[in-house]
Amino acid sequence: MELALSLGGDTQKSFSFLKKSTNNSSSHEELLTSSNKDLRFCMGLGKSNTTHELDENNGGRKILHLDLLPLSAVPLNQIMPSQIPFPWLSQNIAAEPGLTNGPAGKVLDMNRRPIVLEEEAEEGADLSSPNSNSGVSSFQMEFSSIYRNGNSRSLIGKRDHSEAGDTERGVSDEDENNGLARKKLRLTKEQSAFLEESFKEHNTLNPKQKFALAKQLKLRPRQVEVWFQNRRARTKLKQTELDCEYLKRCCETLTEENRRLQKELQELRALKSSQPLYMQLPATTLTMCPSCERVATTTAAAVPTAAAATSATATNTTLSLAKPNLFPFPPAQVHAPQAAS
DNA sequence: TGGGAAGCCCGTGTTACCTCA
DNA sequence: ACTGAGGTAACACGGGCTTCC
Repeated sequence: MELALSLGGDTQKSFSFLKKSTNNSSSHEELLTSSNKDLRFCMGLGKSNTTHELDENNGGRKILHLDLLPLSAVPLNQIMPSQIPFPWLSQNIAAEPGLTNGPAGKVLDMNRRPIVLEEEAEEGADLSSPNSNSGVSSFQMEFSSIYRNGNSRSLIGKRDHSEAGDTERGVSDEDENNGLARKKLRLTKEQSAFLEESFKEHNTLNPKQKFALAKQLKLRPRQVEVWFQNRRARTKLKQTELDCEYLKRCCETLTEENRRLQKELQELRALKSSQPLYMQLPATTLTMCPSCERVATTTAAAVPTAAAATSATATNTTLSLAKPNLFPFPPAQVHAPQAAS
């Protein structure tokens, strides 16, 4: 099992050996850094003398320890390059944990999960009531429920699916929340900004990153997960739109080029039929760059007959239209083709 | 060692809620 | 006050991958 340190102080040095996670499914033993360069929040798994014990004896699994380096302990201007203040980071904990003020002035409790609390109540766990301002974050609640079970991996998953409201896998929040319809919770600007920052650094999350972000933003891990899923979908949609626009422009360019070449071909044929054989020009390769509209002319070997000249021209037309490298590159990268040697 | 089961995550499509003009 | 459009959080479902037995 991978061991690591969770250190305060010089986190840059302490975690410099860490690498961004690339494998989500096997990342339980990886360490989280929200950024490779500026470690804003660090969570480690390893043998330390703090924290939560996930598992001791299930299937030979080793003990997992989580070390959380609270963001509130780090100066805000070191947390966000943009130095956006995040009130909940340091204030909410002391003031009103779990409560975030939405842009519309609503006070939204993004963090309360009746399912967890009900579970805790059922099992007599010593946790806060849903309405108290005890400072018990959902993160803690999540793990508190996880730690009770031996298999951390499966439990995390079950928790997620339960939160997803998947009727095949679990019971939704709403089902457990007095049957109320799902309430759409608007993320605050600060939360969205922070998620955006995280998304810029890595557009997928491993479980630790998800939990860490959730704790930072005082959201449920499921909310973070959903946000990233939706964000990826939005990115892809936007990229698709851009690609569509580009292909549209390519199509228009090619259509125009085709039109011009057809016209050119007609003119050459007319020229050929109207001129005596000895005046006919040698076959000429004309190629036009669709971006700069420049025509490159290359004179091929002299063609003795009109038929050969027509053939050569037609062939060239075909070649020009077929430009295989036109689509893969943006128009700015399309260069005038090399003249045939 | 191969195969099935279970769990997890992701992509995609959809729904429902919210905001705003 | 009402309404339709747009944005988006949340959900549903299926598939791929990994791990375990």
